[in-house]
Order: sequence, then structure tokens, then C-alpha cells
Amino acid sequence: MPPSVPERPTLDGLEDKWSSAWERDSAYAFDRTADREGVFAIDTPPPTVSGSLHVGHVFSYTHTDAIARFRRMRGMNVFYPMGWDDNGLPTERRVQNFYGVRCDPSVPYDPDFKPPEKPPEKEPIPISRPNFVELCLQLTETDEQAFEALWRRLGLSVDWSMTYTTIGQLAQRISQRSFLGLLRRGEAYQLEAPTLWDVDFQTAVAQAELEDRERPGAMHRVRFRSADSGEDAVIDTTRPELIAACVALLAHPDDARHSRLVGADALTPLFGTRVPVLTHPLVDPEKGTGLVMVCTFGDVTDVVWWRELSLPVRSVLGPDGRLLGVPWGTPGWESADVDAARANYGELEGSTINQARRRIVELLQGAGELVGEPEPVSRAVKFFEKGDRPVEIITSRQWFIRTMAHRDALIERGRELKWHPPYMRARYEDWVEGLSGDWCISRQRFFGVPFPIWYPIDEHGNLRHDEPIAASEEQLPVDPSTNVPDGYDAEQRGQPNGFAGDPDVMDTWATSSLTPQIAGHAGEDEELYRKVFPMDVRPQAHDIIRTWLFTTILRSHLDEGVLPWRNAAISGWVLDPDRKKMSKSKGNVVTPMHLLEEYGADAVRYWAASGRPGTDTAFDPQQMKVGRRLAVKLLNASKFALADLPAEGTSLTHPLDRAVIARLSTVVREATDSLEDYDYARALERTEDFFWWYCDFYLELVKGRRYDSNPDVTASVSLALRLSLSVFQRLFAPFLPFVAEEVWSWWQQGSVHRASWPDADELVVAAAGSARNGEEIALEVTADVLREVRKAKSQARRPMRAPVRRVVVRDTAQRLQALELGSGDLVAAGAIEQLDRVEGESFAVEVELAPEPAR
RNA sequence: GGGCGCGUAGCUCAGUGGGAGAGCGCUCGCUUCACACGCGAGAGGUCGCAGGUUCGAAACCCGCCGCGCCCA
Repeated sequence: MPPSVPERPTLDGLEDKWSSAWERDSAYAFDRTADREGVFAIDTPPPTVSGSLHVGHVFSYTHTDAIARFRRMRGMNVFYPMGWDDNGLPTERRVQNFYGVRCDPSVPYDPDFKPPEKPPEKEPIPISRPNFVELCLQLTETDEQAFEALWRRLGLSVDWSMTYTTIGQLAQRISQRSFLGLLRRGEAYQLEAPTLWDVDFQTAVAQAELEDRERPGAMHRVRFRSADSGEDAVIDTTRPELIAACVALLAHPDDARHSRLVGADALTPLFGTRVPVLTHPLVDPEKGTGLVMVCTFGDVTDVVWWRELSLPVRSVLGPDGRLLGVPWGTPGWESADVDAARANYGELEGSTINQARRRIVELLQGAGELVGEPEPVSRAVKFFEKGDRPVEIITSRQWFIRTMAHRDALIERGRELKWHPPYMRARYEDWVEGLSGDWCISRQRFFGVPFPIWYPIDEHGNLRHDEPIAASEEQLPVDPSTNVPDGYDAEQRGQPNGFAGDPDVMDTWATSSLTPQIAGHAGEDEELYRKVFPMDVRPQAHDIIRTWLFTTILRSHLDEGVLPWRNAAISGWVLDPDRKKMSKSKGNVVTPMHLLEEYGADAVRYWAASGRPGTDTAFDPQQMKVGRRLAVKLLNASKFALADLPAEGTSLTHPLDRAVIARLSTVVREATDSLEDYDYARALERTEDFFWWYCDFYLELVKGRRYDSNPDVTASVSLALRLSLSVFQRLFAPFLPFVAEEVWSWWQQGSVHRASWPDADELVVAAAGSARNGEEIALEVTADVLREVRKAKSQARRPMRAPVRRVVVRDTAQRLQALELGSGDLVAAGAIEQLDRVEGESFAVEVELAPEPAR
């Protein structure tokens, strides 16, 4: 096919032109008839669908796309699906704000409900759970369409026929099926236990969803008294509002200061409750008085003490974060002075934690039990990462997946996995080693995958949590709040001798930890699943190693006994120009669409692909300009090499042509090795570096021969140009897919993205022993001299085409001999009339310009 | 407090034992037959600080300082 090169090549419109062509030709479709060995499967991260994608998404998804395109050109059958993570709290919050509604499960379903045009300014409208879920589905679908449009514009080579959502029927079936399997095998269990709790969202949260925030507080020194001797037992606490929940005082076993108290009981101030004074090695004798109170529950250490010392539970905190009513004087709530306890506690009941803390300090002061003044302190407080108030620990019934029992095996799995970059494995191991409890997966929320579980109700109307009724395989996916278990009628819901559905939904990570199974249709399409699982690579950012990466390994380990993938490719973050993490709360988030419009997709991708694996990278539009320049350069170099090019010969007969191909083979080898090792950035850097050199020196040197009228002269250079451009176009294809496709289409059949990746060995053959004959040195010396000639012209402020009367090159004999091979091109490119060579120790060039012509 | 990473030109970053590098920015020049969205040239650095290993250290080791992230 003769090349068809546009008169004025341009980048404008390439995104639309080629993305629709790729869609039309199913250019990136996974071929499910192919062999398992030829499959390269990617466990694409499903972005959270709440709002919009930002430039950080563009950054990391470009990395994955470059790898996908490379593997495809290597002949692999690439499985590259997209998923949308649309279930969970982020969506609920977005729907609440967007429509001005809130979910109230007690409200009946209204089939005609329409959200108001504008959200109400004051109170959100309470709507039923099914109505709420409908709005969630509606809004996420709109967002997902916008996300897909952006990905297409960016040129992700995703197979859009494989898209899944984490709220979809497929994901629900697979999540529920996996859960039921875990339940059967005893890896999932239900337990009433102290649980991390967010009082605003009123749901359990997991250890992995916590973050520390530094908060001001105050250390209070509070006097307890020994029940028998009346002796002081003074403790320090930041949480005096929990004194009513105190179940023990603790000292370190070696702390002599408190040994007389140990073994006796103490009375709590204000409430007069007897609590034992015990010892535990976790108490820090250096802190405060060395005596601490244990409450149920003030923090996670309290849970440890409560469990290890078999202490009772006294809960004063409700799920809404307010102090509960307490039946003083009944078993468990005994008091030395019941009336005083009632009176004092009456001041606190119903108030929030902060209100109660202020009031109890006044009560303690009034009773003379506060020693000194509260001392301001700043300390790390645990928050749910999406929450606004500190997490509390509240006893509730939750579902757990066993992790503690599998810790050693999970660390071993982490060592089987190949990490890119390798040091990221430390984050995984640190996390697994630091786990303190099993994974709580139930959430008291609405938009998520329900537990496929009902409970029988006995004749007295009590739920039998210990006899859960599991859904059958045929029922999946089920919503136990509308579906009915086998053997029951719908009328029996909530009735004595009837049943009740489990009201909770699964944590969003409990679904997204199954992305390899969901994308591969595990248990649904086993032929497909066996071809793609275990997958080749999990690409993701480093901040979710403890959540997504860890839980995915856990689920595959428990369900399949294997690693879910062989490689983990960890990307960094995009930081703002001040090197701060981009986040919505900081208001420094950059949305990508306008960048794609201003610089073009290839340019934005160039910036993204320049960020090293695992390394945080500053947002830098300047780099996008550089990327655009590179794309334009590829257009123009291709035009030069292809437009009206004379016929090529069958072999490279000129030494410089052989040399440039030999050097290109080295670049191909480096780029290939780097990409094989997931180092897209190095591959791009090496390719780009050589390409600019090639344009600045090789293309300039061969111009004389390229435009020669003698076909014997042009045969070799034509071959070299076509060969090298073909290689460059393919090397750039993973990074600059649009411009690469454009220039490829001028002269080649089919898509460059389905072309075969350049082969370094073939280039070595084509270069025909160039390196052996010193021809690469010839190319080097020739370029060195040309640079000196240019320098002389530039310093004389003359045009580059200005004629040179004489050039004297001083160099070693070997290099002078090599220069002979390139001298023809050199004198043409430099407009040199006479080229002389003088043997010498070191390289030096004298340039004598021809006199400036009279104007 | 522990772990990991980072510190090289004004900026963004390559560089893992022998020569101080690239791009951008800046300055100067050049309508050049692929490209002015271009080309050529130039200025610019105590390689965070201190010590050690070595014939030789930006690189390896130790300590410190600073930044970031994760964990406690």
C-alpha cells in the first residue's frame, strides 16, 4: 500500500477518529477462544463511582494501559475489563446530598416517588430503602457513563463488553456465593462483640478503614477510693464521661506504688460501683499515676483488657453516640449509693459524648474527686476515614471473616507475589503482622450486597441468631428483606414461628475483594474463569494495600487456595504542585477532561507515563506540553520518512544506516525488558531519548541521500527510514496510542495496536554486523563533528545551512577511520566544502566558515 | 516511637564505584527543502550535612537533619 501522508499532519481530532474506529473494529476485544497460556489478565481497579474521576485516576490507569497495550503487541490475548465500584457509603452520601433525601427503612415503598428538582434546603426527605436504592442506581448509572466517556477519550484499551459493577447482579451473586462458602467452612462467623463503630453513619467499620487524627483533649486526674480502706486510688483518663462504664482499675504488675491496692475493690466516684483493682503488663507505669481505668469500651486497649481479664460489660454508649439509660441498683449496676448514682447519671443520660464529658468534669469537681485541673493534651484519635467524629467501640452483632488464624499463610502469599516496585511488599507485611482482630464485614447500611441470610423466629418472637437460614444457590442473588427463605411464606416475615431477614449489607471491600472472580465470572462461566484466573497483574495505588490488595489475597486464599494474581503493580499518587496529596477536602483536586481538551490525550498520557512505578508525582502541565511536542514530532518525522520516499532496497548498504538500526536494536531491547518488568516509565524515557537524538542527528545527516535522484543511493536510506519509523511508531504505541495509530495508518494495514512488538534480534540481523565493524562509532563521531560545526555556526550567528570552507577534525586514529564511513553524509549535512583529519590525543574540531555573502 | 521511601541545576527528575546529566524554564542566535507546535547554541550544581570504607564516593556503610506515606 503506498503511503498516504497528509500535507499538514495534526493531532486535532485524533481522539474521536481513532476511538470510534477501535470501537467499530472491537480492537481490544478479549478472544475467549484462545489458549490459557496466551492470556494476560488484568484485575483493573474499579473506580469509586461518586462524583468525578480526577487526574490521579488518569495517572495510574494510563500506567496499566501502557502495560496492556505492550502485552497485546507481544501477541498476548489481553483480558482488560473495567469495573465500577458503585456500592457502599460514598454512593449513599452522594445520593443524600444530590437529591436531599435520607434512607429510613421504616418508611414504606412509594412506587411513584420522584426526587425534587432541587434538594430541600433544610431537612432531607425520609424515603424507603427501596426508593433510596433506586436513586443510588439511577445516579451511579449517570456517573458511569461519564466515566466511560473519559476513559475512551484517554484511550484506555479496555474491552468494554466485559464491564461489571459492584452493585450488579453478577457481583451480588458472586459475593453471596463466596460468603455462603465461607460460612459452611467456618471461615465466616457471627458474633456479638465489641466493634469499631461510627456514631454518625451508625455502622460498624473495619480496622482497615481507620485513620489517626491528632486532636486536642485533656488529661483528667480522678480519685477513686478503695472500697474497704477508703484509701485514694487516683487514675488519669482522657475519657471521664465513661466512668459509669468502668469495670476495673489496672496497674503494671511491677508497680510497687499500687501494690497495696491490687486485689481489693475500688469504688467509682459519683456512681459508687465496686470495681476490682488488677494488674496487666500493658499498663504503662510511666504514664500519669500508673493506674488506669478500664471501661467498656473507651479504646481498643480496653477490649484487650476486658477479654484477657474476663471482665464484665457495662455499656453506657448508644449507637447514636449518646449516653444510654442505666438501671442503677439492678444486677451489674450495683452501687454503694443508688440514689446518688441515679442523680449523677441523670445529668448525663441522653447527652452526647462531648456534652457528657463537660458535665461530668463539673460533677467531679463538685464532689471533690477531680485532682487538680484537667491538663490539655494532644493525642492521636481513631476516626473512620470517612467520618467526622471519633470511632467508638460498641457491642453489637456482626459478621466476621477469619483473618487472624491465617496470618502466617497470608504473609507467605505476600512473598509469593511479585511486587513492582519490590519494597512495597513491606507495607503488606507490616499490615498483616499488625492485625488485631478478624475482619468485620457487616455494615448497618442500605446500598450494598445483602447477607443471604434469614433467622428463624421462635414461638416467643425471639430471633434465633444461632440458627441462620442460608439462601440456596438457585436463589442468588437474594435480598432477604424481600425474598423469602425456602419452606416459609411471605406472611411469616416477622411473625412468631416465622423468619426475619438479616438487615445488614456487606462492607464494600467484601465485594471488591472479589474483583478477579467477578470480572472472570467465577461460578457463572467457568470456561472464561479458568482462562483468566489467577490473573497476571493487579494494578493499584499504595494507599489501599491494607484494604483492597490484602482482602483480595485473603479471599482467594480462603476460596481457592491460591494467589489471585502473579504481580502487583503499585502506582504512586498525584501530588499538587506543592507536593500535597490531592483530596476533595483540600480543594486541590484537578479534573482531567479540560486537560485532555487542552493538551490532547497523548500528551496527558505522556505526563502520566513519566511517573516511575510506585513514586508519587507532582501534577505538571509543563510535562504535558513536552508530551504534545513529542507527539507532533512523531507526526512530522513520519511525514519526512514516508512521504514520496523513493523505493527501498533489500539491504542496508550504507554504514550509518546499519549503525542507526544497530543502536535502535539496543533501545528496543531496553524498552522491552523494562516493560516486561512493568517499568513503563523507563521504556518511554529510553525510547524518547533516542528518538530525539535520531531526529536531530540521523535524520539531518541522511537528508542528502534521501533526496538524491539516484535510486542506488536512496535504496539503503529508504529502507532504514521505513524500518526505523516502523519501530518507533510501535515503541510509542503503548504511550501515545492516538498519534501512533495515525502515523501507522498512513502506510500500514490494520491497527498498530495489533501489530507485533519490535524484535531486537531482527534489527540486529538487519544491521548486518554493524557493531562488529565499528560503524556505531562512525555514527557517534560523525554526530560529534556535526555538533561542533553547528556550534560554530550558532556562535557566528549564521544559519545552519551556511557553507563551511574547511573543517579539521583532530582525534584518535580509530575514530578518524570511523569518521571516514560517515564523511559523505557529514559534509552534506554541514555544507562542508573541505573535511580534513589530523591524528591526535583528544577530540577537537576547527571550523572555518565561508565568508558571509554580501546582502 | 517503629517501618518504608525520598533529598542531584530555578522546577520536574534520570544517574548504583572512575567523565556532573536530561527535559522544562531562562539568555542568545537561526524563515532550515518533516516540523516556528521548529532548529542550533549558552549560562546554571558544595549531588541535604558530618564521618567512614576505597587508589577513587552523588552512588556503599554509620550518624544526623529535612520531607512524604504507612503503622503504633
